[in-house]
Parts: sequence; C-alpha cells; structure tokens
Amino acid sequence: MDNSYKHEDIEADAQAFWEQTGAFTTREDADGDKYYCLCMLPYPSGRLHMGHVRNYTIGDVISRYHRMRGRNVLQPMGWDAFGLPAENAAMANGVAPGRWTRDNIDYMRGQLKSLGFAIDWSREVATCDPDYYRWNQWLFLQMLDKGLVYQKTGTVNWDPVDQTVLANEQVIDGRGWRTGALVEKREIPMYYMRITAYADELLSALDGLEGWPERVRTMQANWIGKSEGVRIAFPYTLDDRDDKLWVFTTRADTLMGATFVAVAAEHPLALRLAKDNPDVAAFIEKCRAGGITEAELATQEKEGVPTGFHVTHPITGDKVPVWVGNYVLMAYGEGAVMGVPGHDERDYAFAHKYDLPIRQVVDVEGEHYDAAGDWQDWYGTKNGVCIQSGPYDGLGFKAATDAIAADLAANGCGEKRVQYRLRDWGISRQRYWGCPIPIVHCEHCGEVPVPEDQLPVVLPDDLVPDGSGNPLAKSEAFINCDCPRCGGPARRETDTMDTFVDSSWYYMRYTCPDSDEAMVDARTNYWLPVDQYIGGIEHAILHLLYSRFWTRVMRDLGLLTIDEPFTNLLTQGMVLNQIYFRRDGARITYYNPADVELRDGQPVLASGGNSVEAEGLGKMSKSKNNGVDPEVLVARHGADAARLFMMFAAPPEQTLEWSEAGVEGASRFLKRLYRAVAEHASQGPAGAVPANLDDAAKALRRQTHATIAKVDDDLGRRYTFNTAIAAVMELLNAINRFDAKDAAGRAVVHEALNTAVALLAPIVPHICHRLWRELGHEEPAIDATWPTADPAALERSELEIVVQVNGKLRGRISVEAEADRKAVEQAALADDNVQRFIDGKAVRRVIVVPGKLVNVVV
RNA sequence: GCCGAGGUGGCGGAAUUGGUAGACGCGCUGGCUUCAGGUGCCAGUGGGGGUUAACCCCGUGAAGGUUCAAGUCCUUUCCUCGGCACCA
Repeated sequence: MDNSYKHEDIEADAQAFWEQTGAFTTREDADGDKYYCLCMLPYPSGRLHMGHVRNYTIGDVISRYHRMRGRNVLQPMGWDAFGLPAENAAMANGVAPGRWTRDNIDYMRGQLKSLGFAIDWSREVATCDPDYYRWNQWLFLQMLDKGLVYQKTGTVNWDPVDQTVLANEQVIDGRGWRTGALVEKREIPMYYMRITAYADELLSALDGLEGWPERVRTMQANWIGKSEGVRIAFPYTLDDRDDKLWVFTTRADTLMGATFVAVAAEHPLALRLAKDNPDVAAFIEKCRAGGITEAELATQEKEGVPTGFHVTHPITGDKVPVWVGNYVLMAYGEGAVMGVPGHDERDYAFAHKYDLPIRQVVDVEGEHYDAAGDWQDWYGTKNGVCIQSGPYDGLGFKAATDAIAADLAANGCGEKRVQYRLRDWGISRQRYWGCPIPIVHCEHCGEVPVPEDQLPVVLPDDLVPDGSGNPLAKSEAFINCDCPRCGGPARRETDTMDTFVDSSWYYMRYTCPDSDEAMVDARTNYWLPVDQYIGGIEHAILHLLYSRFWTRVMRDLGLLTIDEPFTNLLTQGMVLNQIYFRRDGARITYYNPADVELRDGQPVLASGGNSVEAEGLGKMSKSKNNGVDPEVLVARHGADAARLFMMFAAPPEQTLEWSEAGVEGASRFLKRLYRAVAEHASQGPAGAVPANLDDAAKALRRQTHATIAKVDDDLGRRYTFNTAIAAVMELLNAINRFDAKDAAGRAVVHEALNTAVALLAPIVPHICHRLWRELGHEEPAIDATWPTADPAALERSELEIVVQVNGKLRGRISVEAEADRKAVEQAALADDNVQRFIDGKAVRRVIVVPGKLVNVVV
C-alpha cells in the first residue's frame, strides 16, 4: 500500500467503482425498510456554491449512514429549473433560457458527481421538462374543477417605464432595477390556490410533526396566524342605501372604546368616498406609490386621511368617523379595523398624530392610561376588566367578548369569527420562463380550461426576453390557438406559474419519473413520506407550507395516501465568509478572501499589497465576491477534505464560517488516518481480539466501543456530525498513542481502525472505500455493516467522581463502580483538598449524584 | 414593524436530562526531525495570582433572580442573523 494519501487517485477510483457497479441505483423492495432522504433541489444557476455542497453533504452522510444500517435508501436529485435568473441571463447574454438552463444542469451534475454523492441519477427530474410540468397543469385543472383554484385581482409591482410587472427582488429602494422609475402598485387578475381551505388542518397537524424543528413549527403556526375574534358591523347609509362596514377584531371587549374606524386604501368604501373627496382620492393615489412587501408596508410611517364620512357604532349608536389608513392591510380580515387608541399601540400612535379622542375602557389592576402618551406595558393584555363600558363594566376579557358578541348578533351587527393571517396563494406570474397556466381566452366562451388530452401546453424554450413585458405575449405562435369549447380563434393565457408550484411536489416525481400515464403511481406510496428532508432555513415557511398544502390536495383527489410529505426536517445554516472591499470614489469593489492576506493584522491584496477594508462576515454571494468555488476546492484538497471540513466546522443547523485553514486541518486528519491504516496493514494481518487484555489494551477497546455508541447517536439521532467527527479524531489520537507490542495489541488496534473507517465512511466515503479494502474486507465500504457497540467492552471497574464544596470543584476521587452512596460520600469527605475547605465548618448537607459528583454544603 | 433564531478562549465550536466550562480542530509559542519547508512528530496554550508546585481567584453579550449547584431555568435589556407571501 502506498504510504501517502493522494486524494485524486483515491477519489477517481472510488467514483469509478460506484459508477461501474451501479451502486447508487435504488429499487422498490417490498421487504426492505425504506428510507427516503431528500435534499432541496438546486436552482441551476451555473455552478454549485458552498451552500449546495453543505446541503448535499449532510444528505449524503445521512443516506450512507442509513444504508450501512441496512435500509433501502433513496437519494434522488433534480433541478428547480424555471425562474427569473434564466431570463436575466438571457437578457445579458442573448442566450435563450432553455439552452442556458440545460447547459447549467449538465455542468452542475458533473460537479455533484465529483463530490461523491450517492445519488440515484436514473431518477433525475428537471421542472422545465414538459413531462414534468404537464402534471402541474393537470393538477391545476383538477383544482379548478374542485374550486380550489379561482381568479381574483391581486396587487403587483408595476414599472411604468418598462410597462412590466416587477418581482420584489427587482424593486430597489422603491424603484425599478433597470429603469430607476418609481414603482407603483397595480391591480391585475390572477389565479389563486385556496390554501386557506386547509388552514386549520395545516395548523393543527403541526403538532404531529415531531421530527421538525420547533422553531419551524412555530414560524408556520404564526404564519397561518389563527385568531379568534369577532366580526363587527358599523352601519351606514350612502347613496340612499343602507350598508354595513365590517371590521374584524380580537379585542371585541374594547368595542366601547372605539373612537374611529380605519379602512385600507384599496377598500371599496374608500374608493367610493374618494369620488366625492379629492383629499381621499389624493391619499389613495399616494398609497399606490411604493412596493407591495409586508415589510415595506409595516415600517412606513402611519398615515391617514379623514373621509368626513361617519358610520354608526353598533352598540352606542354614536357617530364614528371613517378614516383611510395606510397601515390597514386589505389582505387581512375585512380590510378595515376599529380604532381603539386606549388599548392598541398602533391605534394610539394614529390617534395621537391626528388628535382623535382616546378612551380607556379596560382597567388593568388599577393602572391608568398615561396622558404623557408613552407605550403602556398592558397594551394588548387580556387581564383587565371593562370600565366606562355601560352594561359591560366589571366583565373580564372573555365575559365581555361573549356579552358584546351576543348583543351584536342580536341586532345583526356581528358574530364570532375565526380569522387566519394566511392568504390564498397567488400563482400567476407575468413571466416567460415558467410553467404555462393551461387556460385559453375565447371571445365567446371566456376563460376556458385546456382539456386534459391537449396537455401539456408546451412553453417555447427559444425566446429571448428584452426586459419589457412577457415575451410570450409577443409570440404569435404560442398565443394563437383554437378555443377548446367552440373551436373559434382564441388566445392562450401568457401568465406562468409561481416556481413554488414546481417545487411543491418534485419529491413525488422522483419515485416515478418515467410515469407518462399519471402524475404519481404505486411507487410513490412506497417511498413517501420523505423520511428526512434537508434544506435551507430560508424555506421554513413558504416552500414547506405549500408542499404540505399540495400533498393534502393530492390526498383529497385520491392520488396519495399520506397527509404530510416530510417526516423529519433538518434546516441547515448558511455558509459565511469574510467580505473585503476597496472604495474608489463612489465605487466599491469587492475582493475575494482567497486573494487577501493579513499583514500585521491588516488585510491587504496578496498580489500588489494594496490595503483593503474588511466588512466582516457575510453569506457567500456573487455580489460580495466572497464565494469559494467548490471545483477549485475539490481540485486542491479533494472532495473528502471538503466534506469533512463542512461537517466538522459547525453543527448543520448553525451558520458555517469558511476557513481555508480548517480545510487544511481536515486534510491533515485524513492523511493521519491514511498513514495509521497503511502502517498497520504493512505489518500483515491481525488476529481476533483475545479475552484477556492488559489495562492499556482494555482502555483502547473501551474507547473504540464508546466511540461507536457516540457516533451512532450523533449521526442517527442528534445530527451533530461535528461531535461525531471529534470523537473519531480522539479515537485516532488514542490509536496513535497506543503501543501495540504483541498480537493482542495488534488485534485491538485492528478493531479500532476498522471502527474508525466504518464510522467515517458516510462522511468521507472515498478514502474509506480504499482503507476498508486495505483492512482486508471483501465487500465495498458503502455496503459495510454499521458497527455496534459491545456493552462488555464498555464496562468499568472504577469511576472518577468530582467533589464540590458549596458548588465549587475541590477534588476528584476514584471509587469502585459498585460503591454505594455512603461509601462515595465518605471517600469524598476524606479527600485532602475537600477537608481544607470544610475544616472548622459544619457540614449541612451532602448531595450525591451517582457516578458523577458529590457536593458538600457547609 | 411583525415572526423566528443566535451571542461561550485569539478563531470555529464542545458541554445531550440543571451537575467537572472550553472536548475536537484552527491559530499561536517552544522543542525535535529535515539541505530546506506552506512537511512530519512532541509539549504548552481562557484571564489573573502563586515559591510557575500544589493550589487559589475571576470567567459563557449586560443586569437582576431561582437553586446545594446555572452556559443551561425565570425576568429585563443590548447586539447580530433568517423570513415577511413575485429571489430561489
């Protein structure tokens, strides 16, 4: 065996072996214990980035671990191939998005193979393939038929110069990214998926997702945002018609303190009142400026305008002024709120600004509203009792809400109502590179669904967008068609679907990528649900919620037997790196950290020596030029070193800080491991471990088996790969320290090395493929059996116990493993250093934690 | 603004159920090997004190609290990061 570690040869050799033996191909096996390990599919941007490498390394480690545990493992891969970047690249380079995307896929597939991921490539799926997206269209039509898809208007960002809808990402500081024009809101018709029909189930089922991180479940629960409240009507008469202005509130108990009503700028009443009131019209116009994101709406200064119009308080009969407020969201509740400045922070700020009356109607333990106007801690609490509320005085939150709801119901002005923050999912995108929405517009028949036998509606993949409008709308060949209903000339819908539609079910298609008869088949029910899903925390809400919704829709259509798509979820942290830049006038140039070195603690360019400024740590990105190219990394250090570093530097859920020195450290460890096995193997075969061992051999054997138990727990249960690797490093350190002076010693070392290689095989599969063979095994490491810890090897006759006095560490004692509480206590009190600290003081209490510590309280 | 997460040595991190703070690695210091080193090996490495030994004091963003015992639990607070529905 060659004594030096050459990653190029070892990795090429292992990858060729896996390829030739078809080692990653998976089949359905009715008897097997199936394990579906899924990583979020990449967008084919051109090259892998470190976030991908981290994601897929985690998935590969888990996959290979479960395979060694004897499970039938599926680990597939595909491409989230529709989306905006392909259109941007097309504009920049004049290449059609289809060509660009497919070239990228080919390149990135090669990169994934070079990292040694055990992916079953025979199941590869690309969402831009008509054989894939036809089923998006098919399910869309099924949902349309069931009323789960419907049309209504939605708000979009509008660039008035390019006459184009902009994505939120394309709006920078309120202006279009290409034109610099101030962005406006615009209402257009869109298709929606009725996710709110499943709101309650999506919420309550979160309790059963025990394999999901608590924080993700909490985020989803808050996103769905179930609140129980009351829908209240404020009657009015306008245009000789009696009508009601409905608001939703979770604090009906404060209704008697309502001193105004505010409606959203898009509210029908606001639009009607604007006709008679130029101020209101001007304010609504002003609200049209700016973007549509919630963050933007929620951070802008609260502003409003009085309409001069009044509605009637449903209990007191008082006149209540109607305002239009920019802080009222049309998309939530009724698009109108009652203003209770005495008990709501936002209402208070609004009332204070516009001199509206403030009434306190709930008293919290005698605290009263502070006239100076500072925010009060008890805002929002439901612990007070009503005051100055007529018949409701003295009632608590629940009693007051019930009484008021009952009175409102009696006069037709209200009812209890469960409200969700979750909104229906608008899927229409005014973009080219996406799945066409299968609808035809006919002058006679209106909106006509494309019949199933005419699917897929194929997207032309050779158009080049120019930045203004959707190129599909200019493609006569695409648009013109016959109406499926009347046969007359008609026009195709040019909107495409949100790419979240594509990614809501791709994991199902991996199970049956060749099925041209149906969207999914029996194989889908074999593999699903996904046992382990791994991806970025940034997908914690939208993608995962849409997938949970989509799964339920398919279940209710009889296509699936499961409720939840992902049993266990692991959300990985981002990969960070230093950011360096130089300022040249107004221009900032970013320099890659690989080109920067520290001289006397100052960052300078390695070539030239010009000093640069450090911005600190940030997510690896093109714009900050702080990425590390996985390809360069693999060429220099090998895939195993890259994988080892990524898994060792931080636990998977945390951010990972890139470190070139850390990769070198990982590489050094692999060399030490390689050398240890090579030296051991060079001395010929080792025998079986004998029954009688000296203390040193027994200790090494104990550590070997303790390491098995530790690594198994870390990989299988805790997903703390960093501590698993640390434990194997400690084992290797112990092996190197151990002096194998006889056959028994060599046998114990052989067992230890075998264990180290087997435990590392999921993490660094290439080097372990080679070393496993060198250790004399016939079967390849990928199919090796996962080691099990021998309880007999773990037994100890003596234990070390820590002794504290008043909680401070004062000594260590060694006791028999079977020693009883009394004996441990006596040994602890007998310790010299312990005696010094209890000398002359009365021992008040002695706490004994068996096998761990003794605390003497004096 | 709202929702979620995180702050531990010079650095990445460990401490799994409230029970030895700093495992493992990086970096640094000293030594050995080498013609040489961006090699390998050995030793040391939280801060302060100490007869440089034993050992003692301090120490997990900040301030309080609970407990025999707190990085871990509670309250308040500061900072950093992720998401906010058309980026994927």
